[in-house]
Amino acid sequence: MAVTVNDVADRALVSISTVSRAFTMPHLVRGTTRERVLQAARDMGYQPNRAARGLITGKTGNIAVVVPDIANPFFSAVLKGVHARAREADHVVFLADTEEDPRLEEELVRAMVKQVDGIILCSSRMSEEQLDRLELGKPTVFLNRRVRGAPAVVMDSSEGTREAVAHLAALGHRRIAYLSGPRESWSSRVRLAGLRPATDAVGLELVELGPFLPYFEGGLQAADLVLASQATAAIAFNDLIAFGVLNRLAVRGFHVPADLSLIGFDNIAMAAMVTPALTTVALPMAAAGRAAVDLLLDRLVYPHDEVGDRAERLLGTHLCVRSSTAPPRGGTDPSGQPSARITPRERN
Amino acid sequence: MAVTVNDVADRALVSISTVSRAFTMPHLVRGTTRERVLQAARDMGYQPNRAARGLITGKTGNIAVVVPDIANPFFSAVLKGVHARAREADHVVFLADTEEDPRLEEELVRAMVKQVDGIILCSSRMSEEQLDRLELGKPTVFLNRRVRGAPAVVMDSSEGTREAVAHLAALGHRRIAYLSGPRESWSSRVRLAGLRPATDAVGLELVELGPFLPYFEGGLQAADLVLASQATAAIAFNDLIAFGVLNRLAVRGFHVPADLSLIGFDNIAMAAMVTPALTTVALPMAAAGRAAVDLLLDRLVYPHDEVGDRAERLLGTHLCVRSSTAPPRGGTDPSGQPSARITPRERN
DNA sequence: ATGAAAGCGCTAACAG
DNA sequence: CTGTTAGCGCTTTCAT
Repeated sequence: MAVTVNDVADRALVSISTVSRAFTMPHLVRGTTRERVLQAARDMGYQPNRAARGLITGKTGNIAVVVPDIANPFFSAVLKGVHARAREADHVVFLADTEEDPRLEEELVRAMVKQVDGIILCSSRMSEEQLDRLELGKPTVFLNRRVRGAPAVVMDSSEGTREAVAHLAALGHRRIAYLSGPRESWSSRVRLAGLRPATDAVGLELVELGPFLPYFEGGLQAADLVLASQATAAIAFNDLIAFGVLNRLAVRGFHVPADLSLIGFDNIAMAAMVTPALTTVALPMAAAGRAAVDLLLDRLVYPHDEVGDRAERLLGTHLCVRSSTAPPRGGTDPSGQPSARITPRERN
Repeated sequence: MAVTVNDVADRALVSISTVSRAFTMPHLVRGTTRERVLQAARDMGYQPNRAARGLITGKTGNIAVVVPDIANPFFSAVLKGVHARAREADHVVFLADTEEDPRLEEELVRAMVKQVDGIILCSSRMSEEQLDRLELGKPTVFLNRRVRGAPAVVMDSSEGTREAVAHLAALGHRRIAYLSGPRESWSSRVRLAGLRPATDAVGLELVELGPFLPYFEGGLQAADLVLASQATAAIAFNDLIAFGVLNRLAVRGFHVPADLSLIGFDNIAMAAMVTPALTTVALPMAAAGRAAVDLLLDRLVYPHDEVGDRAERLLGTHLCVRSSTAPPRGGTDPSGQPSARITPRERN
């Protein structure tokens, strides 16, 4: 079968512990011996069996990531970050797709937990009771969710939101719409909550429309309401909704940004793939993935709860301006002082 | 630490081998005993350690999937299929993102190979020499690539292509364009190769444009060339290019499908998310993922090469018509007999 | 039907 | 510095 420590030991004419040491504590082995061992290992294509190693050390070098849906670009972007950071730390990753099903999520976690050093739960759909019941006994980091005192990575969209509002205000908009996502959506509520203070601060009028389905179809529906609302700019819950608005507006003969300035939250990281023209608040998905691994690695180094179980990484967001925004019809304000010097003037 | 067979054995007042048997060969254990063991296991939340089990059985219950880029929706769709099928077979999946780098690919495979029963290499970037050198010693399935006699899953776009051509012919088009992808792209060449016979068969004129970058930008570039080519319909290498065409056409004041019928290959599975209106040849990514796992499982059951190392799964494709196609300006043919009864008539 | 013991590949004391 | 030994959690002969 595969080549083991024994094989290498035989070939290098040393004991198996020397082989082991040559790999895990090279400084404890004489240079010439080490070289001989490593050479033998190379010759035979030996790779240590991490599973066996983990059996005794308790560290497997594996971590598990659990997502509700891999096909969702939001999560695959997170995954990308997780994988990249894990690799830097010489860890391999187990992947689980729960298909949005809490029961499946629990089952999959159970199947992996013994083989990993830690677990990253992304947007976990499990109830608190379920989580208690799991009693993982392994370091766990949540992403996009806060659970009691567990370490978590969450995205703070307030900064990006503020920037979006400032941007629209600077362009001279006076009345903007928020196209909200599902009522149950935590992030949609958070975004709206962040929006209010931002608009108040710059004296912008905010109308809330929706809730809409967070998909293309939701945007189709939203488009007509926006037009009727008299808002000259809109911030959509996500970029899918924004795409729908874009599309429906075109069908009705309206143009972005001439008739409406449009901003979306880049939930799915593909705005740039499909049209480089949509202004978005970029969500740091890959960074979040990396941060989650960092948090996990901390727990691995300081096993128990020395780290203080309140660790939380709050990731900022930023506006990424492209050509879907412009001054409203009828008034611009090049000076950046929106409230004062606007001189509405009818076009046509 | 975690609860082991020993713990369960103690609680159930049996030996550890009985506990083991109760799980792996239940029929060899008396009903009452088995019940007692399983109950104890449940009470203590015992889950067998698959790594330890694998150490002795040689079967880990894990499989590895290697992709060039998780963030690419094509691969995340494949992954979805792989994961789903693996789960049905009670296997867990290791994920590796090679970032399109053959050296990293090799390194990652090396890190995982000892912990898995088999490996699925998606669009592997490794050279044949590299693959030889690896000498995995574990069942390996290729996806989207043919390597010597190794089992592989490949997508056959010819059927979808033929359907696309037939569709356009039925609408009355006489001259269509193929917007090709990168010259090195195997799939672009294959698609073109499939296109020729299809157009010849129905007497359609085919102009090849490109190569274009397989992204939105490529489509921007392609759009103007299509218009100049006098083609009334275009088939794009992928949907990203199609999006670019769509966009550029709109900017220039042309409309789809009035001025140009457009079909893309659904490489990235998100056409429907962004605009339900793009007609595509749907690629069966999830099905390919499942098929790859099937192939792998075959090798696991019939360990050596009993299966005959020529196993290959060819997955068909189909046209998925939406509203981006229509008869060309100047002539329609409602009867579906394209060649004969077209009566060109100028519009305006 | 069940238990005792060996051993999978590896590392971690403990000697030398 | 290096070898010997024990044992991680589990399955699997081989007894009983």
